[in-house]
Amino acid sequence: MSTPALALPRIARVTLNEKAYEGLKQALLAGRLEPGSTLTLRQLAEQLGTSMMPVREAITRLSAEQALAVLPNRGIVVPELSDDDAGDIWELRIKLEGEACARAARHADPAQARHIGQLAAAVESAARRADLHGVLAGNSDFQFAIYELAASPVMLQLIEILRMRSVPHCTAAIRVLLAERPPYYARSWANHAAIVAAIANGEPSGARRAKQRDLREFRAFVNEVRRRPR
Amino acid sequence: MSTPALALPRIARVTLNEKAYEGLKQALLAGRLEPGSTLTLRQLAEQLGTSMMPVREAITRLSAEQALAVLPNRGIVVPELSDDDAGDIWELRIKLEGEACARAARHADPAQARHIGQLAAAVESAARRADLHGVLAGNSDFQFAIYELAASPVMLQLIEILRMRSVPHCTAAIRVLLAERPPYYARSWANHAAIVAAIANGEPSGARRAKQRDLREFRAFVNEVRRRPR
DNA sequence: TATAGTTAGCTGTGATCACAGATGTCAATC
DNA sequence: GATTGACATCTGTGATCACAGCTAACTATA
Repeated sequence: MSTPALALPRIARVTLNEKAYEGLKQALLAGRLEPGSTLTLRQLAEQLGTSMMPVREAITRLSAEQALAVLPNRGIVVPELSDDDAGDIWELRIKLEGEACARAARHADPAQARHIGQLAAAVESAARRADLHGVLAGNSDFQFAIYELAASPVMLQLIEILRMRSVPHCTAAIRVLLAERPPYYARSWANHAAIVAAIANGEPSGARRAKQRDLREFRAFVNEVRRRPR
Repeated sequence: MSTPALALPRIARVTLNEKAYEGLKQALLAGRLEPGSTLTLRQLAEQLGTSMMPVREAITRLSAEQALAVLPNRGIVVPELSDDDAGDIWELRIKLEGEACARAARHADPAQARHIGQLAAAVESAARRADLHGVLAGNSDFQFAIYELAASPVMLQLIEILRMRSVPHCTAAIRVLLAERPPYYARSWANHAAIVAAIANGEPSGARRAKQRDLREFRAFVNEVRRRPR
């Protein structure tokens, strides 16, 4: 034992395919990709300044998670959800994200709760500016900040998988939300406030209820928009 | 409209990397790989009779799902679970697999219920022969037959992800189970029977309770074995 | 004999190339 | 003028190669 335990920071070995994966995942979670959008490996490789190799591994992963679909010899597409799959995913989101909010309420300290509140306020302010991109990104930040507090990496992973499929399914509805400000527009902020309050007060079941109410109402709104004739 | 809608069966395009992935996934779910086992890309490629290419994409996917871990320049290993991660995964398994059993009880018809019962009997008979491999494979068949009945592809996907990490963590305990036949040995078959009965009688909440009891008791047994000095 | 330094042999990662399959354009045909 | 067929082009897939990093065995040193 000659070395005095320098405790050097572990060198993170980040491969290019991980970077590519992370970039595409964030794009999906933030709603920057809409169902039907098409991509190609060569395109993405050029954008990232790499060869096709890392990109295709990222795409393989995402298509395994069904966040993207590979059309043989025809490119990559952000998939549309069937009604069955959409319903299935909503049910699981309600279950898991509700649970995550409950755990967050159990673990959050006052500083963390305050931070969550600020993120919620940021979403609302982006909405007032009708800034679609800002709302989507802010929402993602707000929600995942809560799920981080749940201190369950495995649950976080599952929620990410569900949301990568769910978020693109919802962006069209959010666009309508910002343009038309229908009844759900106000309810949404009320639900966010209830979640923030329950977390601040350490009320797990209240947080779960508020989150689940928010998701159910949002689902209803998304379905309503989707049923409209184009 | 000249073609009379032949409704030709869709040609399933199965790529080599999918086959490699599927093979490794089944090996993990059936408990044929134990924590600490090491693999290499070139080894696997030779076994499969392909180049490294399809194998590495399969490994990339599995390491993304944390079912395998890639040690840079040192091969691939079936990871050990930390206590935190193991606890995390158990909680989610209890939640999701319980829910899946409830849904199976809601949907199963008598023929399907009978089939589930046969699979449970097969596990028990393999156990009487102390056939580790048979128990592991049979158990996997039994459980996934139930989860198929839940008719929720998304839930099935999440359960697979959790089990790929959880099963290797448990094989050592199952080996002890077959060798020593401790108290849990009998309880286990009673729990299986309760699950089968609840599904046959269409009792969702009974099926959930029985499954969750089984998982909790199994977790306790696994932890007990792990705490033993080697 | 014990230890430090070197080297040879592995590993996964990334780049490049060859190829089969799908698509859409465009000309030849009825 | 509508329909069919061929062809050029673009796609993901798989193979092969080059490379840097880590190990472990080996050798030279004290």
